[in-house]
Amino acid sequence: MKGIRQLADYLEISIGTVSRALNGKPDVNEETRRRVLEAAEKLGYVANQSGRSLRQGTTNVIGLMTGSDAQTVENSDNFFMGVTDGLQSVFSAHNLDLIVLPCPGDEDPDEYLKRMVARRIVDAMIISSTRRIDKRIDFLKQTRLPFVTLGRTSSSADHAWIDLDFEEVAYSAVNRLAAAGHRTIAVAAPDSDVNLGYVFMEGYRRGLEENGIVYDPSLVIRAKSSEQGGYHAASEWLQMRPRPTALVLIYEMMALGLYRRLAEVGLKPGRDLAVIGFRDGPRGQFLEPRLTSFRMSLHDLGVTVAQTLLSTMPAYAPFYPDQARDCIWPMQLVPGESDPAPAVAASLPAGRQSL
Amino acid sequence: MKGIRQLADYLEISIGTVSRALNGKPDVNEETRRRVLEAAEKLGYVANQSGRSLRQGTTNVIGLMTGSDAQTVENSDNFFMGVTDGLQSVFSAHNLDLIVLPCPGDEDPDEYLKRMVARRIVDAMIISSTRRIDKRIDFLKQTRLPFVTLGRTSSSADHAWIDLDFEEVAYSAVNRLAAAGHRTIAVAAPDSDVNLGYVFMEGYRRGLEENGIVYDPSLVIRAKSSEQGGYHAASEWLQMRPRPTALVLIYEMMALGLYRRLAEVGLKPGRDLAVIGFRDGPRGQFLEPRLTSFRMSLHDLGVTVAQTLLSTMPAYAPFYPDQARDCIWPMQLVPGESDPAPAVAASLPAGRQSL
DNA sequence: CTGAAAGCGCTTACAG
DNA sequence: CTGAAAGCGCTTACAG
Repeated sequence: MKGIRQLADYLEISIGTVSRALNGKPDVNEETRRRVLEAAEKLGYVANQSGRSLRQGTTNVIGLMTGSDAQTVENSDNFFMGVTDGLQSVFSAHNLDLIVLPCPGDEDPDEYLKRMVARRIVDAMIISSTRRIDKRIDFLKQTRLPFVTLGRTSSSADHAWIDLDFEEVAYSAVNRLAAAGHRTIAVAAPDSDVNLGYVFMEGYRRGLEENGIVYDPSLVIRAKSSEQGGYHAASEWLQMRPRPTALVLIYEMMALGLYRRLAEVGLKPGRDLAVIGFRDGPRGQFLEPRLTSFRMSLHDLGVTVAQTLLSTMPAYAPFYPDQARDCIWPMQLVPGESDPAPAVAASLPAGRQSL
Repeated sequence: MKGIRQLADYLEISIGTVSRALNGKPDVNEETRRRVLEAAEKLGYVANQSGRSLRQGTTNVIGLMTGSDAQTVENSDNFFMGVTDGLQSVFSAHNLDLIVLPCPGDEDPDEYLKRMVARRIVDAMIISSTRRIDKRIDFLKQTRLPFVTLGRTSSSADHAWIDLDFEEVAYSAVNRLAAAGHRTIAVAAPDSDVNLGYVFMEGYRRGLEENGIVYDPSLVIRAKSSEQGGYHAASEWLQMRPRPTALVLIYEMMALGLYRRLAEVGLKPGRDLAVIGFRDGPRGQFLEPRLTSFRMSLHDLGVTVAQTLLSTMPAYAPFYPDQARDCIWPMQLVPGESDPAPAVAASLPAGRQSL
């Protein structure tokens, strides 16, 4: 089966009618439509997307651009794969296909995005790993390609976005630790300029403030959002005097490295240090002690991202009349075993830092 | 900037010349070419892919289809993200773009593939998570779309493929454990019909055989390739009488659940049970005890997959004249702390199974 | 309800 | 070396 021409010849009708029948246009005889659909199915005909796109000016494809930095590649921890399913459940209802556009590690994300947009292979874009000031935003606005960002920016007032509630997570983590009696609460935050780092720190500071704890910059550990970063953060913590009794992590996988580092010096998370991670997931759940973290549905997040995006596209907006243009995605605390009261930690001797 | 027409008008030359200049065709005045490239850069012109594709019959896009099953989504553990970079480093040299096609969880992979292929959005496909008998292979051969599989099938004789050396990994894991004195060696294998499960089991049995150990089907634990599956496998192991002193895992993330389950009953991997995982990665490295596993470069794997694929495409084959059509990807043992001799494990009392 | 025809944005023989 | 023209596979006003 080559194209619509062959199908039309086979049916002995014109290609126009075939096209109308296939695309569910009105004013097609029901019997004709049935024959066309049947023949298309039988001969395995599916419209060539290039032909459609060229004529219609739309590709019916939505792009999800994922980060290129080693950080994202190594540690996105299937975050995107989980979101993907939610996205597709919405898109497929409109016959839109989702493709993932992975920016190569050695290519500038701004350039990559430009190239993808210019080639017109997608009708709209979802971009993630937003930085505080993200050039991609201005570029997308200028090209008038519909888009939504997974993550805020400093200029979020004028575009559609969804972001996890980093602020609230940090805030309630600190709050919970303070309520349990912790007074020296460290935080492991990103060493890059991703926007979420700033938001997270705001929540951390608000938490401290509300509990009458003075913010101490020396308790902010800058680390990679990875297992290695967690290992590093633990090493930093071991050097601190006095050692904070609690530590809030921006990324749950850091816990793995942290747990290991503590074990190496005979210390145990949940006993010698209270730890709260970020996203609840299989990794944290099976740690011993189980990591206290925050739950969310990746699928539902994907659904909302998709709906938000579609609501900005004229052709689909009518389906989502009440969709908000932005959304802070809530997360629910899931108590684990890693953040008890500071009793034990505080009573530890300080003399083991040489380990 | 709309299209080639505008660019040509701006330069006051014909669109044919613009196209030839842009595409590096010979027989273009160098001065003209320079002017065209300069103007394109200045005005941000990039050819509309639909126009090109329709005319040329190629899209310059390679698709990587990733699995849809919950297993793959939750646990691919960034395997694909790592491979992606290697793929792109090869493709970009030919101006090919890689897109990831994530099959939705609720769609049949065979149907999804058919749809993507029929729409002609890619020139070639990389498919993964191959099953023993995989309908996608026959389909792709029939459509004559170039493809390579990441994973073997039972019909691998007649298509290009690359696969990790599951056989050798299982074999050398068993060999190493036997050399350390283990005689009852259990294995955690997939409960699905992915092809790698069969290959892995072959290596396991060969390892036993060469060490004069009789294969005992009751030591084969069927489990999901996930943290949860590892937790489950550990529970199964706890029930066994006598308990095997060693366990080989098909997937390294299972170790997390396994470690947790053992900890819950006061047992410790590397002391009460020797464990060897699969792929060496940040997850396993930071476990305590560090997981003995096998190292490989995801990037290099991606490079080889890309080269193998291109060597099957007439337009690119000349660049890769000596490329093999298939390849078993080697992995190197990285000793960890999780698989000591059986001394301690064997001497344990058998009476704790009620835990 | 259907057919004939235009045209989306390109690339590429073909003439000159 | 360049231009004019055909045509890739579709969809969609327009006629009838």
